[in-house]
Amino acid sequence: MNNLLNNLNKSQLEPTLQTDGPMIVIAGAGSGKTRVLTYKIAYLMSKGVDAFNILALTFTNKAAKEMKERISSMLEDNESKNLWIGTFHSVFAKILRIEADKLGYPTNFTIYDTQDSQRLVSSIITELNLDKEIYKYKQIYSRISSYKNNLITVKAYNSNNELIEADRQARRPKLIDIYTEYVSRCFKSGAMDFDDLLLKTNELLSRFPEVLSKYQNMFKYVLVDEYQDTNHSQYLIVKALSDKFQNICVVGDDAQSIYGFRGANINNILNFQKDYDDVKTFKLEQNYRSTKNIVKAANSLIEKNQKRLDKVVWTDNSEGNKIKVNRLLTDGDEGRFVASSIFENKNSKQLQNKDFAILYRTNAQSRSFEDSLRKRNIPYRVYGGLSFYQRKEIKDVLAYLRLIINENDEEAFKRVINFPARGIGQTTINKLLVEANNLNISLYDLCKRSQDLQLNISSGIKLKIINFINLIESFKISAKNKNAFDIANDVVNETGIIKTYSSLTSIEDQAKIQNIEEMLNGIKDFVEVQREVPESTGSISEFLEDVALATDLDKDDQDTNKVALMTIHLAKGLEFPVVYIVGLEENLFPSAMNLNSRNDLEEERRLFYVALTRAEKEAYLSYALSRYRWGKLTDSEPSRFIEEINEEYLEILTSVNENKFKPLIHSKSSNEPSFNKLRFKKVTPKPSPVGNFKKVQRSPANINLFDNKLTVGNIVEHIRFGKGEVVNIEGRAADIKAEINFENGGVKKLLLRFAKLKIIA
DNA sequence: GCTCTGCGGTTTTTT
DNA sequence: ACCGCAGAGC
Repeated sequence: MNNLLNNLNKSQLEPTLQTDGPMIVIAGAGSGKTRVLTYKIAYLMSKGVDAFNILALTFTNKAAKEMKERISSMLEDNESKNLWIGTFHSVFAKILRIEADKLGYPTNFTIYDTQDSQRLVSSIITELNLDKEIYKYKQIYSRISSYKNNLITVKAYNSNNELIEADRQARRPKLIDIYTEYVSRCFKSGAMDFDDLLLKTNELLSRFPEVLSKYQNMFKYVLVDEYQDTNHSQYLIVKALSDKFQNICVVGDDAQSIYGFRGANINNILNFQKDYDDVKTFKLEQNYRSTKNIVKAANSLIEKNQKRLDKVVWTDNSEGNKIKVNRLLTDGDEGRFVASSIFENKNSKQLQNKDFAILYRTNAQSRSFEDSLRKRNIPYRVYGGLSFYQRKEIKDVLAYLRLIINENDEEAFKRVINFPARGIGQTTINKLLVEANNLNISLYDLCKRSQDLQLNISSGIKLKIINFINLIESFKISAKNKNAFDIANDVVNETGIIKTYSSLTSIEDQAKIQNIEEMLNGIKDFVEVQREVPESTGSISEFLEDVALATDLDKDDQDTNKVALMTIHLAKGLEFPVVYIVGLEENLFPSAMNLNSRNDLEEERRLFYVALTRAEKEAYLSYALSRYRWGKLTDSEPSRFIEEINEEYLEILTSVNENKFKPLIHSKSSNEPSFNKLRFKKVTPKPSPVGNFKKVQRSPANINLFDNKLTVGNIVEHIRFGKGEVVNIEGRAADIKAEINFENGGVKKLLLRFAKLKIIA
């Protein structure tokens, strides 16, 4: 261990060795804060602290996993597997399962994702006959979420006249009715939403002193990463758990607080010193990640924020190149510029695909980069967006699994009662809903007893309902001695899901079958992996828990050498040699939603700071003068953030009239008019002359695919359909489709991602 | 009850 | 530009 500690610099070593008492580490970007946390935990363990007594809360599952692996490689024993490391949500979900009965929940409670929650809210608004224009389900859901994150329960709301009055003023007096019904329906369904995982933990710890005491004694050491992004609910949990021993170590960077929109409270970190007695404060200010130029540029930007802790980030790294700023005509040009720059950099600097990241403000921006990267045969991976587990066909299968585990799960029930179609329509479901509410039982219970009950439903439909219940019941019985994979396999086959999609011919339906198969493979892997884990059975419930709290970042890709495309939020904590920050335009970044208050704007600025500080060697900024938004070409102004960086760290690459998608790295910029002059020169964004943009490349015949260099005219062979000629290629990204005229099957459209085609000629 | 079509919201970020 | 949903017609 002592040898290992030599790997730390002086300011990293101090907080690492400070084991006891409350402490805060203010850590600048790239200053090695994860390193400190990791070494600190290893150090504690080497001093004899039991792994079971250490709780470390991270921001992502991936960070937790990596930390655990690093600790286990540092220590010789295998104790680290007993550490409590994970995200707030996953750690407390685990604890809540253990203590569920105390709160009246089943151990197998379901975790509702955002979609489940929003559907329930929407359904309640309809049931209560409220005006959908006034009560917009997404808005209502986000209000409920923010109440929960601030521990405003239904009861607390009702005794708070200010809140009641505020919602009355906002002409939404019935909000509390929705909230009340929502909470009660979740409870009846044996379901917790994301916010409940924190709220119910608070309830558990405050209502049951013996439980609080148990976990206080268990978690003698509490460490929290990314403390700047904790919300009130999380803050209270940390405070309660660490109250007895006061061995609390929080690490974070106020300059990187970017989750205000989901209730993160930057004051948690700003006020930490006031919350505990004798707080030891440490600062990590030396950046090991980026060049001097990038660090200084980022500093010059973040200085514009008023709300900051006193800290100066510096680096010993080389000076590095200036940050390149590029102006393009359209978003399409921006895509082409980035792709050609990556292509150029790969050649000239011996870099690999994985050394590059393209960071944007909104998920919708990924498209132009996907298009241009694909044209240049540069492999990439898009993170975030609609994740695999949110796709309809996947959620439907998961809903069956959820129902098998927890029959009261209302949202799961409603998803599959009539999928695949079995003649139980909305009218019937509405009747069931009303009746279930009257009798105060779950939909499933009601259906189970439907033969004995006086329901206004025809006997034919009653029979269909009973058949459905019997189907689920039979799954429940076989689930007792089958693993997650076998059950899931039974579900997709015996419910008729596969049959339903197979009988449909569209590309989309083909893709759905493939997705379901991909999920089955995923479950198989999961079962295999769990086999190695002690105390794990590879059951459906374990799988569902894994899925509910997994994010796109968590699943690893075997082929990792790809350019990364993601939002800046997702990029937090990551680093790349070359970073492209794109779409730097007013109303996009900063987002139009956040221009109205100083606070919001400061959060946008921190977001930009996070983006910049991801870069190790090179950073590129770009913006387009016009881009497609809402399907229409709209003009845009360069982002104020570009100007806020001290000019001496920037290199303005091009003016509008230059060639925009040839490599720009070597273009002379010294004679360019200064950026500020450019900014206010209003240039009419005329659509790019079509001829210049090599329309040729767009022609299907020339599209190259990553693996499959397939072009129109190729003769291919397909396992099922036999030989055929490619007559057209269309689509983008993962959805590239080929239209193929098969000798004995006619013309079919196939998704190349899945269709295993052999090129014969 | 099912299927098709047209309309409306979407694009701020996520556990 | 795209997706999901509501309403109309079958």
